[in-house]
Amino acid sequence: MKIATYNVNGINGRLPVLLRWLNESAPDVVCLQELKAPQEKFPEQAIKDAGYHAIWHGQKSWNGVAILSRSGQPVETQRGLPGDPEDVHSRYIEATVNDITIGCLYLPNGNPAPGPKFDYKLAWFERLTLHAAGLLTLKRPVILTGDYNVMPTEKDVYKPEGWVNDALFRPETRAAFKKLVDQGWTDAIRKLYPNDTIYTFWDYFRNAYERNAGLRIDHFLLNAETDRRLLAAGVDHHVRGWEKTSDHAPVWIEIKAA
DNA sequence: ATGCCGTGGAAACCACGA
Repeated sequence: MKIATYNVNGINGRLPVLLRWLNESAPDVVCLQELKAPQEKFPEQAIKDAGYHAIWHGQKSWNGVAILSRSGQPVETQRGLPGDPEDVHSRYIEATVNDITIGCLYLPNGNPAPGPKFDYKLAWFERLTLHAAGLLTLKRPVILTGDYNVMPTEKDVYKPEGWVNDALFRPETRAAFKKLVDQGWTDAIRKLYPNDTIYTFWDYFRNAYERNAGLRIDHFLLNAETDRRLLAAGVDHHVRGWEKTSDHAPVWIEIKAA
């Protein structure tokens, strides 16, 4: 079973690229972030025609997350991250698909830091960590994936010294990610490729992709049951080189059947 | 080192992203 995450940066503007990649890669389940579309503007028919059921949480202009599945309808278990009724951002959706619980998240960017946006990021991280602790009590495979907006270590940044004051790499941010992982999650890419340079995002300018000036910020966190079944993981790096592409590349894992 | 690019929505620029 292949499960992928992809920050599309606008699902309607990105639809041809998304459909091309779905056709080429044929993932069973896909978590999407940054739909940048209100609920009623999600391209439901095109996704259905591509062979996928979908649930999504849209928002006008910003954010927005979705879970696609071609192996059974996703059964929604959570919409929006618990813990703050004032938070109206569409950044979290969760579903069970074929007895696997999958949380799809778009963690706040947090820049400029310090400031209210950075405070929001860290608060959101705390709420995610609290919710994740609950997920770890489930006796089934659980996956938390999406755009974490965190480079966990210096290996995950093309030029670490240039990013130390950035909200994606500040010590508080890395500490928050570590605290989450230390609950008992496995970073799938780092488990399989502990020392490789692997990026999932390249800026649109300064020829970042051509220079491989990238960041690893899209992650798969697995509970023990999923970790036990992990077969492979990777980044569809070449998709970042397509015309009219997102600034993120799709990331995926393969797990064996129960 | 830097939104230099890209997207969406409103308005012919602005907010936001990482």
